[in-house]
Amino acid sequence: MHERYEAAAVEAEAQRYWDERRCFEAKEDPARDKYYCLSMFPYPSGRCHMGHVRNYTIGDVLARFMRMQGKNVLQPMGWDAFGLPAENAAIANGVPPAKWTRDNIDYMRMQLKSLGFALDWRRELATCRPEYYRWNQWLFLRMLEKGIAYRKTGSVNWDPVDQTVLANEQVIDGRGWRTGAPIEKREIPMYYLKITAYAQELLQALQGMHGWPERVRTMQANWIGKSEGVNLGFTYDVDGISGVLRAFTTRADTIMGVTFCAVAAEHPLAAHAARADDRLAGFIAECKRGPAIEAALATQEKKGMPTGYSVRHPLSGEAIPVWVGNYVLMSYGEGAVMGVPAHDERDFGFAKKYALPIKPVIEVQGKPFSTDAWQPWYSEYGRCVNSGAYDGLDYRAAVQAIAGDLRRLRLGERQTTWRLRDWGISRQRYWGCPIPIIQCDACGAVPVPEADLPVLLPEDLVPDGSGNPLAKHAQFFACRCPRCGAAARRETDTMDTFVDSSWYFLRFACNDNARSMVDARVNYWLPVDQYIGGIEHAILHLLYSRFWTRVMQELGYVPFAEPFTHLFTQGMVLNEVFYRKPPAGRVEYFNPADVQVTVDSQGKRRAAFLRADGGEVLSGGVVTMSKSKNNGVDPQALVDEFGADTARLFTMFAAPPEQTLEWSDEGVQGAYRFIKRLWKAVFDHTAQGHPGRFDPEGLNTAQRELRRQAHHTLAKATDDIGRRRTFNTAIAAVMELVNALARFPADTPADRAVVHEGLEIAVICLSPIIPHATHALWLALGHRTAIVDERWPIADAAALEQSTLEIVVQVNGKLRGRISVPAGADEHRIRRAALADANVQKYLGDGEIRKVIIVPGKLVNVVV
RNA sequence: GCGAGAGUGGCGGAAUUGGUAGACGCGCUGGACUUAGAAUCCAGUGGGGAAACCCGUGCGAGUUCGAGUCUCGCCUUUCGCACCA
Repeated sequence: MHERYEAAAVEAEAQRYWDERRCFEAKEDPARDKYYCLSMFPYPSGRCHMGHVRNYTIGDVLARFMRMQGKNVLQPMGWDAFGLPAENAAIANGVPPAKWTRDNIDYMRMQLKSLGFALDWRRELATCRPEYYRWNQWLFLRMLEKGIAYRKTGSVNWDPVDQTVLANEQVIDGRGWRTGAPIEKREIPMYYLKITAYAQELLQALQGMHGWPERVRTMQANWIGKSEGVNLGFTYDVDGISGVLRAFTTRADTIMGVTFCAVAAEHPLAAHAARADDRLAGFIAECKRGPAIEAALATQEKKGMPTGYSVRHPLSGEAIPVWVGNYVLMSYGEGAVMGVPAHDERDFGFAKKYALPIKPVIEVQGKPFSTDAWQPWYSEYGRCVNSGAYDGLDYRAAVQAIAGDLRRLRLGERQTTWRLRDWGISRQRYWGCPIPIIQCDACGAVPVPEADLPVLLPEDLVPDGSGNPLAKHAQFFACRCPRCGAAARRETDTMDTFVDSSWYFLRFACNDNARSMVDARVNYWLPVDQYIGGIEHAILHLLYSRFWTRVMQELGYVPFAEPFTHLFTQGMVLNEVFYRKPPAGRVEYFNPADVQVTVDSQGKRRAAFLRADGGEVLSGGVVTMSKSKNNGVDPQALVDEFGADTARLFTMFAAPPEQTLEWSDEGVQGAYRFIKRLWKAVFDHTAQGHPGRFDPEGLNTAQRELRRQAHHTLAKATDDIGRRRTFNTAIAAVMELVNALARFPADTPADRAVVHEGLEIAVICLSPIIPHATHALWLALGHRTAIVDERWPIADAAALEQSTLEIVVQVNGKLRGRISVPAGADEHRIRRAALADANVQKYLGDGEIRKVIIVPGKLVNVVV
C-alpha cells in the first residue's frame, strides 16, 4: 500500500479488476433473488453533466449495496438516442444526426466507465438502432389492430417562414425561435394512442403503489384528473342549424346561475357564427394563433366575443348567450363551458369585463354576496337559492335532483370526465422512429406488413431547419401500396421519443433477441425493483411507461401491469450564477469556475470577481445547472483532478438525494480530504502489522465504547442506505467513526484489534459509495478477496449494548440538567435521580410539582 | 393560472415516531510545522451577555407538559403543465 492516496492509479486498478472478472455481468438464476436497479437512461447530448453523475451514483450505490446483500443484481445502461437536439446540432454544424449521436454516445460511455459504475455493458442499447426501434413499429401495429392506436387530426405549431412544425420549446413568445415569425396553429392528421381508455386503471393502481413517493402518485392522480359531475345540453336552433351544445360541470347545483356559455375558438358553433361576422372571424383567428401551452393559456388575459347566438337553458328554458372564449379548451370535454359568474372565479372576471349578468344561486351561511368583487367563499358549497324547485337543497341533494330532471328531459346525466388526453405520437421530424404506415390514394392508410419491418430510417440526411428531410427524400417515401400494389407514399412522420423510453427497461433483459420484442428473461428480471430518475419525469415519462406496460400485458407479452416497483426521484443539481449586465446589450453569464469569491473575516460573502479581468461580477443566486446560465460543472474535469470517488462522495454527501444539490468547489475539496484521511488512517494502522483477534469480554471501557460506536455506525449506515436512502447521513456517521478511530491511542494489541475492526466497518460502509478506494483499502487490511464480493455485515447486538444512559431533565420544557442512570433503571428511580439533580432543584424552587413526564431512555420533564 | 414540493448558523445540511436544535462537512479565527506558500495537524466557531442566563428553525396565530416536526392563514422559492428530454 502506498502512503499517498493516488486516485488515478487506484481507480484504474479497481476497474481493471472488475472488468477482468466480469463482476457486473448479470445472469438469470431462478434460484437467486433478483434485483433490477435502473437509472433513467441519458439523452446523448454530448457530455455527461452533474445530473447524470448524481443519478447514476445513486443507482450504483443501491446496486452495489444490494449485491453485497446477496441479491442477483442487474444494472444496465442505454441511450435515449432519438430527439430534437441532434437535429439542431445538424442544422448548426452540418453533421448528420446519426453521426453526432454515435460520437456523443462513444464519449459519454467512456465518461460513465471512468466513474466506475457497476453496469452490465453487454446489455447496452440505443433507441436509434433498428434492432431496437423495429419493436416500436411492431407494437404500434399491434395497437393499431386492437384500436389502441388510431388516427385523428391534431394541432401543431407552424412556422410559416421555415415551413416547418416547431416543438413548444422552439416557440418563444409566440414566435419561431429561428425565424422570429409569428407562429400559427395547424390542424394535421396524426396518430394517437388511447391512453384515456386506461385512465381508470392507471388511477386506481396508484393507490397500491407504495414503493412510489406519495407526491409522485398525487401528481399523477391530478394529471389523470378524474372528475365526476353532470353533462348538460343546451339546445339551439340558429341560422338554419339546430343541435345541442354540450357542457360538463362539477357544480350542477349552480346550474340555475348560468348567464352565458363559452365555446372554444375551434368549436363548430363558433365557426358557423363567424361566417357572417368578420370581427368574430378575426377574434377566432387571434385565439387560434394564441399559445398552445397550457401554462401560457392559463395566465393570458381572458378574452371573449359574443357569437350573437343563444341557446336554451335545459331547465329554465331561458335564452343563454353564447360567447367564444380564448380560455376554453377544445381538448377538454366537448369544447364548451357553462358560465356561472356568481360561483366561479374565472366566470366572475369574464362577466365583469363584458357586463354579463351575475346571478347568485348558492348561499353560504353567514357570508354575504356582492357583485362588486370576488370573494373566496362564493365558490364554496352551500344551499340553493333563486333556484325554483331546488331552493333549500344542499350540494348533494341539488345535484341529485338536477341530474334526475336533466335525465328525464334527455338533456343530460351524470358523467365522469378526465383531464388526461390521448397521447399524440406523430412528430413531423427526421431523427426519430418512422411510423410504419403507407398512404395509398386508393386504400388509405395501410400498415406496413410485419415481414417488411423495420422501416429503416436513412442515416445520412442533414436537416436544414425547413421541414422534415424525410418528406423531401424520395428514396424513403416512394413505395408501393402493400395492399393494391399502386404507387404510394410512405408516412414521413416519426414517433414521439417518449415511445422509445416507454419500454426500454424491458429490452435490457433481452437486447440480443432479434426474433421477438421480449422473451422469458423479461419475466425473470422485470418489473424493475428500483427505478431512479429526476423528479421532472414524475408525470409524462412515468405515466406513458405505465400505460405501455399495461398494453403489453393486455396483449399477452408481459405478465405484469406495473413496470417499476420502487421509484426514487432525485433532486436537481444547482450552482450559483454569475453575470454582468452591460448598459446596452444582453446579459453575459460567466462560469463559476472562472469567478473568484471574496469573504470577510467572519466568512461572510463580500464580492465576486472574474479571474480573467479582475472586474466585479454579480451573483444571480443558485439555480439549476444549464447551458443558458453558463453555470454547469464538467464532471470530467472533476474526475481528472480528484478521481471518480471524490465526485461520487461529494454528490452523495452534500445533500439528501431527493433534494436539490448545490454545487460547491470547497465541498469537493472536503470530500477529497476525507478520502485522504481514511487512506492515511488505514496506512498508519497497517504499517504496524496485522493485529490479532480480540476478546470482546476482555475489553476496557474505552475499547468497548469505540467498538460500540463502530457497530452503531454499521447499523445506521445499513438503515440509511437500505431503508431511508439518506446517503448523506450514512457518510456523516462513517466520518465520525473515522475521526474517532484516527484519534484512538493504539497502544496495546487489543486497542489495535478494535481499531482494525472499526476500519473494516468504515471501509465496508463506504464501499458502495467510493468503490475504488475501498477496493484498495480492503486488500490493505489483509483480505485476499475483493470487497465487491464481500457480504454486507450485520451489527453485533452485544457490542451495541450500553450499561449507562444519559437522560435529559427539563423543568417546564426547558433543559435544566443531565443525569446518568443504569440502562435498566425503572421510572421510579429515574424520577428520583432527576429531582435530586442540583440544577433541577434550583429551578423547582418551592413550586408544587404538578406532573412528571418520563420518556424512557431519553428525557424527563418536570411540570411545576 | 392549475397541480406538487421546499424554507433551520456565514454556507450545504442533521435532528428517523411530538422529546437535548445545529451531528457531519465547508468557510472563518487563532496556533503548530515551513525560508515561504501549498498540504497536513491542533483548538475555537448560532446570536446577545462580564456572568447567571436570555433569544433563536420564513412570517402570524393555534394545539400540547413539550413544536423545526402537528393544524390554520400568509410570504418566498423550486419542479411539472401534454412537441425539450
